[in-house]
Amino acid sequence: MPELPEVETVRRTLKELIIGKEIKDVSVFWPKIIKFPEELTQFKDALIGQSFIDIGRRGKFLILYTEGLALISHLRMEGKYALTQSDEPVDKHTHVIFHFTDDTELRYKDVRKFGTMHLYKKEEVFQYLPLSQLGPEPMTESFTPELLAARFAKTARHVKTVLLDQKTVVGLGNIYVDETLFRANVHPERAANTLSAEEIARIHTEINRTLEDAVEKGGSTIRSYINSQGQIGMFQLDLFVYGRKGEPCKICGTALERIITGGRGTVFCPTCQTKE
DNA sequence: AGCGGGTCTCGGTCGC
DNA sequence: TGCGACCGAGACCCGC
Repeated sequence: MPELPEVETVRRTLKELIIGKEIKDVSVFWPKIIKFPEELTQFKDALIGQSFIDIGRRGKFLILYTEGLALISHLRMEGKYALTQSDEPVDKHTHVIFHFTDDTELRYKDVRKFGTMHLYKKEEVFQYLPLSQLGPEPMTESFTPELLAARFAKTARHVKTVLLDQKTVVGLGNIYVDETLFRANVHPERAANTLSAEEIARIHTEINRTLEDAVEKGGSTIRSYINSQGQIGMFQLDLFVYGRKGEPCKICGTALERIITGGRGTVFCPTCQTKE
């Protein structure tokens, strides 16, 4: 389940593999993955002859740049990229292939078929969905405690739900939001507009720290995540709560509890994260 | 055999 | 009553 740390790791590992490669042809076996342009031939024709020159990231979105174009790719839960020789057999979960002129190819695999791609002109990439409505990027100066406080003040929704909303801050998914709230000692079902300035400051700090730690460890491999060079992440070993229902809290020993918050499975420590 | 995962779309509701 | 803002539910998939 790639969240910011996993996507950042894919960005770094994929960049090593494809920068400078020229696209000879594009195959699409599951057209629904391509959300824009609507015509598949436009998607292919625009890319053929282009070379990848850089890979960026905005929240959980990868942005593969050519000279004039920006290909936005969201991996959702199971999306993966791999560079292979063109004569290797194609498995049934490969849905898009970028064929390069050197007889290698970039394959997009996705068991769930949930991933998405949008192709825009480079200068327009942030003007349209899915990148136009996103909140600040964590671990940068644009993400301040004041911004977080202003967002929290406007709603009584559960703090976990607000943090999962990519308009609040980008990059958190179900794993890192639970980890952040545990580290900040805040119960996931606290109403956002009841949080103290101190609690908000802790949440702000722990969002950055948790994501930084996870990027440094190459992300978390929970089910199937691997980076673009086939390596697993290591941060799953450092998780405090995610996937640990019933196990003892690493801080106080209390059995961790699992609840459903905003329709999402949520694990927390009833001792370290009190509701009031 | 029904759940889980992230984001967009849709339609309903709230507040001015 | 009208309108925008907000919010929750549903849709998309398929391996376990």
